[in-house]
This record gives sequence, structure tokens and C-alpha cells, in this order.
Amino acid sequence: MESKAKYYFQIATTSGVPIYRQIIDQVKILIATKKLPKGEFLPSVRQVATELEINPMTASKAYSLLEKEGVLEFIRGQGMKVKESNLPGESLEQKENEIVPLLNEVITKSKQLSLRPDRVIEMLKSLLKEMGNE
Amino acid sequence: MESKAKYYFQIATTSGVPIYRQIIDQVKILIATKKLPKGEFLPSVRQVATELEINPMTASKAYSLLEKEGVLEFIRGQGMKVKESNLPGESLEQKENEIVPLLNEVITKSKQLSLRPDRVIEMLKSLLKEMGNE
DNA sequence: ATCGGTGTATTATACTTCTAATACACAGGT
DNA sequence: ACCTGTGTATTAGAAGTATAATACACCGAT
Repeated sequence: MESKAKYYFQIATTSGVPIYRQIIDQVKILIATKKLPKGEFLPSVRQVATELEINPMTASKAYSLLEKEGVLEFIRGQGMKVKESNLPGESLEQKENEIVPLLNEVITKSKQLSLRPDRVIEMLKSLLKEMGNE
Repeated sequence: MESKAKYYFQIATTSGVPIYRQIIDQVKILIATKKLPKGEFLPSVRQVATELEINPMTASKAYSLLEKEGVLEFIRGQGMKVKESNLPGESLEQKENEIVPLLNEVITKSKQLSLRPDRVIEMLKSLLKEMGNE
């Protein structure tokens, strides 16, 4: 089988960002933008490795870290798929606490740049709108 | 001279975060929360090194990176102080662009956690209020 | 049982990052 | 000039990270 979906990922060897991290980031974005629906299978580690001309272990590292994060689910004999129920065991409060450090970074950075707080909130709203649609 | 202000910084040797980076983060937070006003001098690299039982070069690395970022200013013979005018040469648009990647991280993470966008904005507003006051 | 498909444990190596030891340059007060 | 206070360039070594080669375990279909 397979239509052999190509060009799943693109890596920039010049950027200095590790290959496995580029894969992780791209998977997360693909999921956030619904280009990769829940339940969908990802290309196998060997497929990714061949397309990107890297070692299968590098792709495996990206996938297994995503699995540990609760983003992907490993199905024996079939591969990795986008997890259906995200972090089911976690309460709303736990989830919210996970994002607080990131928000604090935003605040520290914006203070450092002397950006007006309401402007930062406007930017966030605007980005949320963009991301939500595509 | 000096009342020898102690306990400027606290490092967690277990966290895996490099010492110089912990110092950088703490300086930024101290400035953002006004605990370290503009124009104030920071403890010398040797003072920090003694208190934290680290090498002066490690403290120096943190300070010089902060200087390169435009956060601190080096005064010959006196030390490092919090820079008075932050990033004067940068346009508003340049500043705003600097914070976009961080906001995108927030969005990706919140989608991954299935958090409602308006809730995330609420949290940001609330944290901004806290940080602004103290 | 065998074959071809998953992901991965282990090991090795190149590379980068982090910390430290030493010696130095400059400023200000004596 | 000297002494003591700043931060730092250079060098070295330890520790960690990223990638790869190999061999393995498991699953499903034949």
C-alpha cells in the first residue's frame, strides 16, 4: 500500500537546531493547525529517515519524546499515531500550571522590551485568531 | 564600604539548568519586578562567585551576556549596573517581532493541552497584574 | 515459521557547552 | 607608583548532546 505521502518534514541543516527537535516542533505545529488530525498515523521512522537522509534513530528519538509528552501514541506493529484523548488524567488546574512558566517568560521579555501589556495581549489574541483558522 | 548585600541569587545545582543561565534569568526577573531599579549596581563577579561557590568567570559570562543583550551596562572600575534606557535604537515593530516566537510557543502549548484560548488570555492578564504590582 | 513491517536498546563518536584556573588590562584612591 | 577593586581573554578539561551503526523485540499476514 501507500501513496507514500512525501515531504512531511523539512529540516534546515544550517539553523543549528537539532534535527530531532525540528521534527518535534513540526509535529506539534501540524497537530495544532489540524493538518494532522487525531488518530492519524505518522510516517514510519524509516520513511522519515529516508526522506530526510538521516538515521532512523534520530527520527525515533523525536517520536519517542513526543510519546513521553503524551502527544503521540505507539501502536505495536503499526507505528505512531496522534493521540486521541490528550492528557486524560490531568486536571484543568494541572494543565494550566503547565503553561504558567511560558507566560511568565512572555511577561519578563515584554517588560525588558518596555512593551505595553495591553499591546502584548492584543498580539496574542491576533495570533490565536490566525492559528485557529488555518 | 558595604553592607554586603547577601543572597542575591540562588542556584539549583540539581535542575540541569546551567549556572550562568540561572543568574541571567534571575537578574531579568529582579529587574522586571523592580527589585533591582535602573541604575543600581549588581554585586561584583567575585562577590557572586564567593557566595555561590562558583568560578568568577561563570558569573562574568552571565553579566557579559546581559550586557550584550542591552540589559546591563559596564562601568569601568565600578562594575555592572542596570541600564537606564532600555534598547533605545530599536523600533516598536522590531521589539514586537522579538516577542512573537514566544507567543507562538504559548499557542502551540495551549492547543496541545486543549486549553480554551480565552482562558489563556485571562491567565496572562492575571499574571501581568501580579507582576506589575510587586 | 517466516517475512516484512513497526519502534528501540545499546554502543560509539563527533561535537558543543559549561565550568574552571590562570593571567591580564583598566580605574580610582592612597 | 602601588594596591585593591572592577570585568575578561585564553586555555583546558569535564560533562553533556546529537547523530549514527548495529542488533534486537514485537506484531500481523502469509
